[in-house]
Amino acid sequence: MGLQIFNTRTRRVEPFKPLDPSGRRVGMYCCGPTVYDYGHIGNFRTFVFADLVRRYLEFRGYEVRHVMNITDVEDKIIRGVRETGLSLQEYTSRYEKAFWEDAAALHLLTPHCRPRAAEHIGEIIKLVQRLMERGFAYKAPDGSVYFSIERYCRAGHRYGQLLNLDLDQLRPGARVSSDEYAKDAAADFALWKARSPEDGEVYWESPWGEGRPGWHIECSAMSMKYLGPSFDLHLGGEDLIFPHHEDEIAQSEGAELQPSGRPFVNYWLHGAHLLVEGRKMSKSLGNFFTLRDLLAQGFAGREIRFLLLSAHYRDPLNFTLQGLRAARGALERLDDCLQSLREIAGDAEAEPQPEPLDRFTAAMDENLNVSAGWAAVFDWVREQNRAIREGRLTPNQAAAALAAWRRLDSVWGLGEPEEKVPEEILALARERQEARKARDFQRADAIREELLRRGWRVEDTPKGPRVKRN
RNA sequence: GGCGGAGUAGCCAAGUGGCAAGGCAGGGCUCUGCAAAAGCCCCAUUCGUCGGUUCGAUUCCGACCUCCGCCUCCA
Repeated sequence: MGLQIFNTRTRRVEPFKPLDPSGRRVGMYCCGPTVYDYGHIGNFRTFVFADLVRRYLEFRGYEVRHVMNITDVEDKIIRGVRETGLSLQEYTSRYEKAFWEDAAALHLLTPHCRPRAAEHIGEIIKLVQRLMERGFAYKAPDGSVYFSIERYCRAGHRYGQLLNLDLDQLRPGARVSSDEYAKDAAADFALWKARSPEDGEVYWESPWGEGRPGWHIECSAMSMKYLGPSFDLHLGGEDLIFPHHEDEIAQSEGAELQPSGRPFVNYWLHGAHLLVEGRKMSKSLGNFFTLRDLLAQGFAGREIRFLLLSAHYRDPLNFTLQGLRAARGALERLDDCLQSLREIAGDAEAEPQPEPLDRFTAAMDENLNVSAGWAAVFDWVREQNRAIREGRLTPNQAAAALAAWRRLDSVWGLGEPEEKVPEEILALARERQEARKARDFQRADAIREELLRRGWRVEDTPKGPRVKRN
């Protein structure tokens, strides 16, 4: 039994099978950030989810090619450019850099390919041209190019693959900009937007005049460029199902580059949103957290990652600071166990224990059931602790346990605690240990108090004292 | 209004037609110079509410309540 995964396209949990005839290589595209601001914790839930998918596929022996786009042309970006007076590149590179810093703090594996929309205008124009040739796109009086859903459907394509759609029911949005009136039908969407005065210097030449790409087209152009016209996995937040991903399918399948019978994307995976303190995260409610806010409050990236991996990806996750503190506690338990195992194992090397891996794999194969996966981990931790306490763990056994953990952590991506203990703290700890040996407990306790004042806690173990951040 | 997701202990969160995993927090004990950590034990007669099907439902069906998402550029 291999990995089973929920596919939004079929609305079912189904076995994962790569398109690659050898069954090894997997193409995976994840909608990346729009770089107009610092990423918030909700954004990162989705990226941690995508990272988990990639890591688990690799754990399962697949060779994954992971592509994540950077959206660096878009309404909010253009507004930012206008307001700051920076160039497009200056403006977006600042936030893109911040994004990759945040991604590293959360231990996200770097995608193999990170294309920027603004650097793929040529590919985008070519794709729009092809859609024009196929008769699925039209130039409107305002100079923009739109995708005609009606013509696409008349040609035998299906619009509405990811959700039940009643196009007549589509309620017009509150904002109706002038170009909306230029479309043939309300549901048609822009492939190319004619340059407007607000765009300032953000525009490119095209066969239809100056302008910029529509929102969805970059993902079609770049995913097909780097993964081919038909690939395995496409992921994103659930809010992207419509219209973004639906339109992406229309553009990509409208280009008709896929081998016959093959869809643009085989498996669509969508992550549920995050709630904060039980409510939708919003700036006006004051429950809006960027990742940087949390790091600045002293939470470690791995603690945040742990919390984001504590709920199933298709369920809403309620993010709270209390939850983050609970994550810290759970991680500490795990870290302590691993530290003890390391002390016992010494230099010993061994093959991984099979047991925790089997249980973990069985859990994760079932649509990435992380909760059952964690249960496997913590039951295993209890077993190891018991063996350690009873002194019945040989260095080889400890090494085998650690090897198993390394396999598990190739998926969890927690790594080791990042904090280095400063030399003066270690010196105090040594001093206290000397006092203890001399049975000068008053002095030992005084030093412990001093360490606590400095924010460090000391624990005496059979292998000597351990110092931990309080 | 349409479509979709969710409601399980103080908090987070699995799961199953037959008497409810795991984590955090809390309580007791053991160990420890004292602590901490760890170990052992305890901590939901109950799974949003009300009906129905069934020998038996948290799990299936129906209604209702609440929350969340999408319905044109929000992960």
